[in-house]
Amino acid sequence: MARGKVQMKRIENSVHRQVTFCKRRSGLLKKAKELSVLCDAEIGVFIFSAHGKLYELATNGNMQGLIERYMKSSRGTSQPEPAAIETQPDMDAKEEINMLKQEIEILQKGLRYMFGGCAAEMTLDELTELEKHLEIWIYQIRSTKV
Amino acid sequence: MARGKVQMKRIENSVHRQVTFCKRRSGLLKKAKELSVLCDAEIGVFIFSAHGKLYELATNGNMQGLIERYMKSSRGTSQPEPAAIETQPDMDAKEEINMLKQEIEILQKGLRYMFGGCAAEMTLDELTELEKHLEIWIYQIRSTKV
DNA sequence: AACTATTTATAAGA
DNA sequence: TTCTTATAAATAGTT
Repeated sequence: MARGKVQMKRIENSVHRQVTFCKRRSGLLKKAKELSVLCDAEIGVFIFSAHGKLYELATNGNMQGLIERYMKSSRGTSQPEPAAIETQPDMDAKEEINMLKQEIEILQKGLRYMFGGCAAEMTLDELTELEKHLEIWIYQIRSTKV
Repeated sequence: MARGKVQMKRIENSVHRQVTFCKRRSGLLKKAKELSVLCDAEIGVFIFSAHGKLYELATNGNMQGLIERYMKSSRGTSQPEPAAIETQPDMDAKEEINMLKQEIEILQKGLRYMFGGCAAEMTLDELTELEKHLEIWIYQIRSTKV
C-alpha cells in the first residue's frame, strides 16, 4: 500500500519480506480481533512463518475448542487427500522414526479433540467417554463392512 | 474507518452488524491471502458467525493438514504427553519406518472417515485395519483406567 | 449492491 | 526494530 502499490507475489528481498511479514501479521490479527468484537463472531487464526514459527489468535482464548468446533462444522465437506507421507531422504533412520511417532501422536490427539475435546489430562470419566466413542466407531465400521 | 470512527464494541443494530460482518470478513480473508503470498507463510483462518455459520481459509487448501501442523507446533503448550508409541525393539529400522507410515495413513483415513460423517470411502481391508487400531486404543484406555 | 468521505493500514525511508 | 509520512486500501454511512 503506501508509497507505492505492491505486487501480489512473494517479496523477493528477504529483509523487506521479513518486515512486511511482521507488519501485516499484526495487522491481520488486529483485524480478526476487531471482526470478532464488532460482529460477535468466533475466530481462529494461525500463521506459520516461512521458517515455521507459529503465531496464533483464538478469540475465545481456546484454539483447541475452536478446532473442535471447526471439525464439527466442516463435517461432510469432503476432505482433500492429505499429502503422501514424505520424509527427508537423507534423514537418519532414528530421526525419521521419531518424526513418524510424533505424527502419530498428533493424529491420536486429533482424534481425542474430535471426541468432545478432552483438552488436558484425561480423567477417568473422560477415558470412559473416549472408550465409548471408540466402541461406537468400531460398531459403525462393522456395520459399514456388512 | 470511513465516515466516522467505529467504537470497538459489538454493533448493536443487527442490520449494521450483519453488513459489517460481511464486509470485514471478506477483508480479513483477503488480508490473510495476501500475507501468505507476499511473505511465503501458511495461514489458516476460520470464522464462525454469531449464528454459527463457518467461513474459512487455508492457504494450502488443506485445513486438516494445517490443524495437524498447528497441533504439532503448539505441542508442549500445556498439552498432556500422549502415551509413547512402542514398536518392536528388534525391528529393522526400515521396517519400522514403513510400519509407522502405514499407521499414519490409517489414522488419517480414520480421521477423514470421522469428519466425513462416516461417509468417506474406505476399502474393506482398510476398515478392518482401522477397527484393529481402535481396539488397541480401547485396550490402552482400559489399561490406563486401572 | 454501489458509491465516497474518511479512517486505517502500510511501503518506503530514516 | 521503531518512527515517520506519503499513499494505497478498507470500510462506515449513505443511496
